[in-house]
Amino acid sequence: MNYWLMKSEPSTFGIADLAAMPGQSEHWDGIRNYQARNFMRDGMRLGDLAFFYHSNCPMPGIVGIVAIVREAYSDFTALDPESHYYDPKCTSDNNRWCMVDVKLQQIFSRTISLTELKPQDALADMLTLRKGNRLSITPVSPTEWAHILTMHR
DNA sequence: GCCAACGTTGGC
DNA sequence: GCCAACGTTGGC
Repeated sequence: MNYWLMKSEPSTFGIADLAAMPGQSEHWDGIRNYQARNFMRDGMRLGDLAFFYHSNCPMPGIVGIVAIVREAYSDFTALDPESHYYDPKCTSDNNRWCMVDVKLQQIFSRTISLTELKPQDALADMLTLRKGNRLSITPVSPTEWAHILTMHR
């Protein structure tokens, strides 16, 4: 069982949007970074849990938890010329991008903000908190996961 | 809106 | 294989 952190811009797709989906489940499309893709494709397994992180917004931070309910498969938005995530180098036979399906588990009663996360000694090694890190999917250690869970109560 | 940090592209 | 130019991310 692995833990992750997945970023999304609430103006594009926030946790409230996920809550509004049928079954509170949706595919996580648009990953166009190889490192993030590799984490998703090679690391994410059914039943893994991930923090839902709101980025590029007034209060960036962790807003809830999702579960991985389908492992990596072809990200069809890469093949759709109408899509914002269209990648002309991809074909249905050779699509380098993939996505997973996530399902909402919990919405926190408040945002655990980035400013709150940063000074935590227990999170000093957390990938997302490193300066300049822009990866939209990163692993979270069990220790970090447990520590963050204590923070929202 | 600014800009630092980083990834990708493409000429050579 | 190098690296300059460019594009994107995301905090502030």
